[in-house]
Amino acid sequence: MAERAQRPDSLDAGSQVSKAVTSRLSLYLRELQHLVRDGHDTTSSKRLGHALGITGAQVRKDLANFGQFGYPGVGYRCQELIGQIKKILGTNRPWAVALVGAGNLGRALLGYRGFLQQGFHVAVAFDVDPALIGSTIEGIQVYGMGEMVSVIAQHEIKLAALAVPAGSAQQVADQLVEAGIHGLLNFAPVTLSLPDLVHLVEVDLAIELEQLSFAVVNQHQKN
Amino acid sequence: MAERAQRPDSLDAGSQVSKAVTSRLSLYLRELQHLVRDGHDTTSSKRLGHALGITGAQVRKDLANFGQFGYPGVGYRCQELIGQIKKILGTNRPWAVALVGAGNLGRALLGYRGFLQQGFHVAVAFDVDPALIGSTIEGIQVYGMGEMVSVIAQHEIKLAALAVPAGSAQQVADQLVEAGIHGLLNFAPVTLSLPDLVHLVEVDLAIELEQLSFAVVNQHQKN
DNA sequence: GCCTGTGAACCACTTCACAGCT
DNA sequence: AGCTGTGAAGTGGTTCACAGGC
Repeated sequence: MAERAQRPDSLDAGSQVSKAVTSRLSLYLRELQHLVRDGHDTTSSKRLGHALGITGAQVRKDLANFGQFGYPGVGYRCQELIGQIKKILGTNRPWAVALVGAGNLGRALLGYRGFLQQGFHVAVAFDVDPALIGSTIEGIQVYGMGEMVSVIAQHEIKLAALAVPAGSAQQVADQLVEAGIHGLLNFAPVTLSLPDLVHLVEVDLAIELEQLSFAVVNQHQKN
Repeated sequence: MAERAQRPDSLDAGSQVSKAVTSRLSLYLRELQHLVRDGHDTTSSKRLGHALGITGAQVRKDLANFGQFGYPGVGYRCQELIGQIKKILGTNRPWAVALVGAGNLGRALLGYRGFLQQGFHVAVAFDVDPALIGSTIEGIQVYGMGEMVSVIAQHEIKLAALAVPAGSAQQVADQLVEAGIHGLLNFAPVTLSLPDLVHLVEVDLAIELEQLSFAVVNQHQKN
């Protein structure tokens, strides 16, 4: 609120922004939320960048992809910029997420508060285990795989998190595509192949540890 | 075994290799392991790249950073290349990992098989909850935070996974540094500041979902 | 013929530096 | 004076294309 009237509603359409930019956008959002919690009203590109180890110019260039959010001589108003970034990322509205695989990792995701805070909530879960189907975990109903199409349609779910064993990941991913999912967060250590219209983000925890191991073995300086 | 005698032992030292290269190295490793499981003895840069959606030239350039592993006219011997990449990443020897925070996410990591498979195993866990301290979860002993220095020294642990709430992450990270940890895998949604000698990899699950949300809202083509 | 390894060309991202606004 | 927004310059990463080995 209290946005300047002459300020355009931004969002210069999807003029092909790189992945590097959007993941920094998420970092800016996180940092801005911390700043607000610490009582700051405004901040500068330099300050924001410094907290994340990047230059002020980088911050300004990134934001310039989507509009003009700053005030020369002042910086950025934290609350306003938070709102703008959320609008860009699409998290100004809540997202229902389907969790597939209620094993170890799946259950952790069900109970993870970090999602809720950023506008995501797990609405339903799916598993193959008959012992789980029909039960609720952390208040979330667990369905069998066969109910995927109807449940996802009924709840109008667009995003799914895939936490099943590597061996069945591709097959389950295909089912999810069939069920009309638009985006998939894959935790299984396999490279999935999906139709072009379905978006994919991969998280492989073993790979992250390997990156750490490499850095330690090669004693890289952090800068 | 059966490495060619005239082939140098590779590892052109840490001549400043980019992070993009090393994370693809992990992907090559994963794909090669799948190829072996499917009965392949050799593969080509083109095939390997195709499975991951990148060009053959990229694969060859990446590997060229570390030595000459291919055979003109033949390609790469899967088992041999697996061994070389593991040596580069440092996962040819097992790593003991300390888990800090035995909450939801922490417990999932304790039970996650994907780690073991790639040469990592959680050796010990730490938590603040008195109800957990002294117990074992998935066969892993849970210690109190105060025992960190001695336990980590005793087990000669170099890597830690941080799965504590955002509010205490920096403080716990400082303790881990104090305890002599070399690398930290951070799951808490905060940007940690660590001494230059300690390596850091950050995984923020909310951020990954935001990337997905952005892609879906802006209907980006995958290519 | 097939495939690697690699300089050269190309492209993308980051940093610089400054005009212009507050 | 302070800070944004942005063209220009610089840097780094990817792709091309081909010489050389199997």
